[in-house]
Amino acid sequence: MTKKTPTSHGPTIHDIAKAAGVSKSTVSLVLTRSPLAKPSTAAKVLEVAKSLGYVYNRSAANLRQRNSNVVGVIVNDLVNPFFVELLIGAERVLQQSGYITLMAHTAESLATQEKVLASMREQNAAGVILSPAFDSPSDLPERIQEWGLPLVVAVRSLGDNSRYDFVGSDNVTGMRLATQHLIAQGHRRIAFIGRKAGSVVSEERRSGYASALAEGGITPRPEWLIDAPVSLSGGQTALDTLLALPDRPTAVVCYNDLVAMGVLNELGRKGLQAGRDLAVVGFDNIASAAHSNPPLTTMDVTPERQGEIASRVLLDRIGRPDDAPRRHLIAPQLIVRASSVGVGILVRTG
Amino acid sequence: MTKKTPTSHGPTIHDIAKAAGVSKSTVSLVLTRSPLAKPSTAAKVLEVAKSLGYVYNRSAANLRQRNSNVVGVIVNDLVNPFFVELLIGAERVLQQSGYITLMAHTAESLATQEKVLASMREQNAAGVILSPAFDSPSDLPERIQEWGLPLVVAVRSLGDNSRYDFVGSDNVTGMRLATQHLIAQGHRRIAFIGRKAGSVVSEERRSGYASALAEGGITPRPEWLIDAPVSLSGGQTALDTLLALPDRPTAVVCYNDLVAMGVLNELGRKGLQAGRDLAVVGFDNIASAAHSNPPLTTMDVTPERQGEIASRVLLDRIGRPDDAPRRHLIAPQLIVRASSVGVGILVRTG
DNA sequence: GTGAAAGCGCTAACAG
DNA sequence: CTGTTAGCGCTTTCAC
Repeated sequence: MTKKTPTSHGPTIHDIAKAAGVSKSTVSLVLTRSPLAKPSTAAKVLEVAKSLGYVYNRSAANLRQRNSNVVGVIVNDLVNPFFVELLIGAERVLQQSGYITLMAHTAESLATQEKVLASMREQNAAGVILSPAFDSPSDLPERIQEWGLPLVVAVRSLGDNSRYDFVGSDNVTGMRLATQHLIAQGHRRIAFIGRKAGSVVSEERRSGYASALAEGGITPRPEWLIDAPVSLSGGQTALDTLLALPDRPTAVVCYNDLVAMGVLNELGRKGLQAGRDLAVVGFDNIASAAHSNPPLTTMDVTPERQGEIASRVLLDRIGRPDDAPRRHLIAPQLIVRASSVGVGILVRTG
Repeated sequence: MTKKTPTSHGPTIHDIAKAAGVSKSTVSLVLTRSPLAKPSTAAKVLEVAKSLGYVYNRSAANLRQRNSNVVGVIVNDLVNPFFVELLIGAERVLQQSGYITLMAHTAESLATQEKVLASMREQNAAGVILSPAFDSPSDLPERIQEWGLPLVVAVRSLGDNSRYDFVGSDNVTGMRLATQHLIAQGHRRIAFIGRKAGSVVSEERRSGYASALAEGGITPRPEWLIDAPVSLSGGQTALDTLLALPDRPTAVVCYNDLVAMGVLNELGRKGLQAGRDLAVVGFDNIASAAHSNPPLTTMDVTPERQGEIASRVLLDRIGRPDDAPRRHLIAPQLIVRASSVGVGILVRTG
């Protein structure tokens, strides 16, 4: 294995200074691209640095400057492509801005969430984007802010949401539009599959569903609310419940695309067809929603863009810590695909 | 916004030492859980630290110790769940071992790959797990090793693969088994959908396919090799090509599950049924393969476990830099689901 | 523009 | 077991 002898520690600015015949400070100025350095010396220093195989030591710089160029991105569920897309968007912007991403996955565990937050604090992260785990305490954002750690909360809001930066979807409106779409197609018996309790997002989406029914003059029946884990298999089993209902619903809105795709798959397995036998609508517009069978009607909330926005908001917050908190709600757009309209009436395959 | 005055920098071990009536070094020993500290003093120091709201400064420690507790995980394609699962596995193990994950996504761009590698080097990462972007130079592993940066290459091997640690799948054997499964089902016209050129992994999988055909006494026809991007939509369009073939194949092995699921979806859209009209086999066994419609027969290569193994190998490498390089090839397991067997003959829904 | 000197917060010898 | 001392590699006044 070719490898430098581990005892030889690379050159430092001190070595460069000697070799280039200038002082340490000058080298530092050049390296940080300060305008205080004369172009000619800068060129020389850079050349010497390169020839010596110099590697900038960011830990030392960070220690001295009392800051760092890493930002934490903490997500609660990487199994859901929504969060992966958000992560991709966030990471891209951060990378372009010269930051590097400390990624952590809590898998909805509060304990790991605490651990990774503490870790990012010790690491002296420049800031954190947090998509909180289920049942996160409502004072979590304030606690993090008290640490002096710039914070953007994403996806799920927590407690008094006027006191921290937030980026998420307008879930109420989104689910109202989704439900209205089904009503407009003539459906009167519309079920909702999602988590019954717990998450704010669930509450919001269910309330959007409820208000659309009300506006459409439809009296909701309690059995239309089908409780299920928000996953592929959750959607699959929920469909059985739905199909067994007396006065079977003709349409269903799902908490998210994952659930909806579970429903789609299970329909297929039963020889039924989404669109014809049951209208199905999802939420999120994850990439694979356009490629399901049939393609899934859903509410587009541009997950990747949410990640980008979260990063931008965080960078602003880092730059101006005392600005008023901002709230960035994505307005969901209805994307009609075949899963919610009669076969052959396919409106858009996006 | 509640927030500490930004000018007040938290307490240091010096403050703790004063408050606890001991020396800085003692505090340091306690904080690093050294056995050299007397339990009674340790308890006291810890208590003082807590009451002062002390936060350990890892950058300072890292600088002094010339090491760090971050390890880089660089993946080339987060859109493919395979890599997400690998990332999840890697991150979990690293987190448990007290490391924190610097995540980077290259999206197959060599330029960003270079940038993030340089960044991790400046960051003084303890090590790196790299799933290389397409067309990475074959001397990349050596270059990284020359930096003195512990490295594990994952998924795609590069150049002389006996000179660095590698974790990946036995693609040749895997694809041979997949193809043999189809032959055993009585198929004689079996297509392969995948990338024609470029990646090592493609080559390996195609060669496994070819040798299974040979062993089965089947003369391969060139038109059975269908070139396609390895994505859902790649699979979708490839199916059209396949169906248009004279003497249409009765079965197809796909480069990976993503491609296979594209095929499945497109079949459904055409009113055809996987298993009955065309036997379909994937590769990877991503989580959603069990939930597709119909469930997908595939070769399980335990992506999450590959991530875990990669982390373990890296931790070993960090601990013993001069051990001989290790090569960890996962033996793919055939998982038979409905997509490859006549309807009703479903063997296992796993 | 450039140099000298003083730390950032921590750890690692080495004495005691 | 605990204290003293000397840096890790960099940035940043402040003189010149």
